[in-house]
Amino acid sequence: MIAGLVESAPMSIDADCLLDWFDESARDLPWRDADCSPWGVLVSEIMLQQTPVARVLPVWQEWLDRWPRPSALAGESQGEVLRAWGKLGYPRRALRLHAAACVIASEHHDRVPDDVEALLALPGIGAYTARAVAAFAYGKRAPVVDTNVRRVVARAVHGAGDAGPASISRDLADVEALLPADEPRAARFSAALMELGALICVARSPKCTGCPLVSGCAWQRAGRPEYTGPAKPVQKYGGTDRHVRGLLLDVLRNTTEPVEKARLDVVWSKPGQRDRCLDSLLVDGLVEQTPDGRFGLPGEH
DNA sequence: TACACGTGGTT
DNA sequence: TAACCAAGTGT
Repeated sequence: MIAGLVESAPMSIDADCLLDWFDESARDLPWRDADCSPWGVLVSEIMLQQTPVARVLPVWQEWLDRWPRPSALAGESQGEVLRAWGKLGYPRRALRLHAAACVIASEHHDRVPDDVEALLALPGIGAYTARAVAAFAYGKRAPVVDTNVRRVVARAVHGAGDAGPASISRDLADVEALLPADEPRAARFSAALMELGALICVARSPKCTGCPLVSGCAWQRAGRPEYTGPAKPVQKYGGTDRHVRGLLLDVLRNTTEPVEKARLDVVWSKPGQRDRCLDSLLVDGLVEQTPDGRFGLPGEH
């Protein structure tokens, strides 16, 4: 009997416990409704990238009312899409979603693809989102690995305090091994794993007393050790280019007509940084310059 | 692999 | 209050 081996052996996840918990504790989110379209699921997944549910909710509703199908969004101007994106953050997501809608409308008969390969080929859709759409919109069996899932698996299966740096291939294989064989059950299992990470197995102060997996949790078994991996990089914001780009874009979202550069210059006092940011926004296609030299959101003039 | 990319609520 | 955190993607 070698204690070290016993402790380090990865544990599994009790799917029955997890799914029972999900049945009674899952949040009632509109993109989980049985009658929500795959397009609705896709829009939610893009909006939810690095963005809290509470902030997504009203914008998602507005988008689905306004653009119920990919072709509807595809027919809209980029500027109007960026305006409707509002302050969700990372506005390049809005541009990519618009581009994805154009591809879906023109090459997929206005229907969101149901296989991971085709989804991955769409702009703004990566390893996580492709599998999330396949699983949640079409009930497919695919490893859906987001930050919540990585944290839950790190703790419950590997007994670590938290997940280390992401590694797509390793993480996918890791979660694939935990998935139930049955397809619809696997899809529901994926949603449940994410929900557990979002509600119970949270980053700070996990609520272990209410966790359906405590009795089989490797992290509990190991005595809840602290996270020992490499420190996560701290996200600065104040004074960064990201901050300045946000300020510039905010001016343009709130005007209908293109503005003189002077209107943009007032948002930031450092000319060098200000110009560099405006330039990068032009390169990213988030801002467009009119023939007469003014600046506005793209695709409207 | 590491870093840039918005925004705002929570601790 | 500063730091942390939130359903990632593209380069």
